[in-house]
Amino acid sequence: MPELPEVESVRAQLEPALVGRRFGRVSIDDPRLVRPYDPAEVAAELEGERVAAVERRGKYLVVRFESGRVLLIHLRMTGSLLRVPGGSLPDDPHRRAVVKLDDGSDVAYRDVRRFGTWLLLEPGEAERYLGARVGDEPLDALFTAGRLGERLSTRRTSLKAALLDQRTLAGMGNIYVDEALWRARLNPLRPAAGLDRAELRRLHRGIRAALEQGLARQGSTLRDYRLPDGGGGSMQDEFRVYGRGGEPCDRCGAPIARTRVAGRTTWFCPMCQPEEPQAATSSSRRPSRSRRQSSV
DNA sequence: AGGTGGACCCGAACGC
DNA sequence: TGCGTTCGGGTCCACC
Repeated sequence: MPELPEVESVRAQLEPALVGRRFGRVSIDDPRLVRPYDPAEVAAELEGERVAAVERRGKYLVVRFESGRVLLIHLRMTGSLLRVPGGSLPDDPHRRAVVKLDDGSDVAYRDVRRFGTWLLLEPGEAERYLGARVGDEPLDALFTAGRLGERLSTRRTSLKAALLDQRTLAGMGNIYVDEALWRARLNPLRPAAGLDRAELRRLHRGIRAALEQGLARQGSTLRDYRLPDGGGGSMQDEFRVYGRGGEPCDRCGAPIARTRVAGRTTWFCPMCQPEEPQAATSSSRRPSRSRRQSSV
C-alpha cells in the first residue's frame, strides 16, 4: 500500500519525466477516479497544461502546472503510475486513465480496487485542501521530537490511531506505523498523550528510521505497488513486525503478536513493546506487571 | 470536539 | 471442483 516512502519513490521517478512536459491527449476511463466531476470534462481541462513541478505532501502526489492549477493524485491502496517512452502501452484490464505527453511518452494510471482519486484544483486551492487533511512532514528538518510531542499531547486515543491520522503527521500508514512503533519499543495501545521525553525521542527516531529505510528500498512491494518504470521496492524484505505474526522478534526472539488496534491489523513484539512502560532506573514509575497479550 | 465504525472496491485466500 | 465467505487497506462520512 503506498505510504510516504512509496509515494515519494513514485514522485522521484515521475519528476524528470513530467517537468517541462505538456499534457497532450488525456483519457479518463473510470468515472470514480474524478468523482463527482465528469471524466471527459476533467480530461479536456488537463489537455494543454504544462508541468511546472511534481511534489509530494503526505501520501498525495502534487502535480503543479505552469497555469497555477494543481492535479492531486492519491493512490490509496492499489493505484500505480506507469511511464512508457514509445506509446506502446501493454494491455491492462485495470487501467483507469492515460496521459499522452508532448514528447510522445505515455503515463498510464492503474488501480485494481478503484479507490484512488485525481482532483484538479484551481490556482491557490491546493494549499487549503491539503492543509485541512495533512499534518507535518515527518522527514522535514522542522519535525523534531518536541514537535511530535506537541502533536500527540492533545490526542485522547491510542498511539497507533494517532499516528495513522494524517493530520497528526503526514504519510504513515498501517505498515510504517507498526514498523516505527517496534523500533521505538512502544506498544500500539499506549495512550498517544502519555509519552515521556525519552519515549518521544525513541518514537521520533523510530518513525524516521522506518520511513528512511523504506525510501532507501524504494518502498515495499506486497502486491500492486509499482514504480513508474515498472520496477518494485524491496522494503518488504526488511519488515520487522508487519505481516510476521508468530515469527521470532529480531531483537528478543519472542514471537511477534498479531492483534487489532484502531480497526487495523497490528503486529508488535509483546516483549519489546509491553503495554506498561518498563520501569526506568531514573524514574519513579511503578514496575511493569506481566500482561496477558494476544498471540499470533 | 474528538473518536469510532461502516462504506467504498476487488482479488486472494480460505472453508466446506 | 466449485462455490461462498472473509479479509484488508486509506479516507470520508455519519454517528456517538
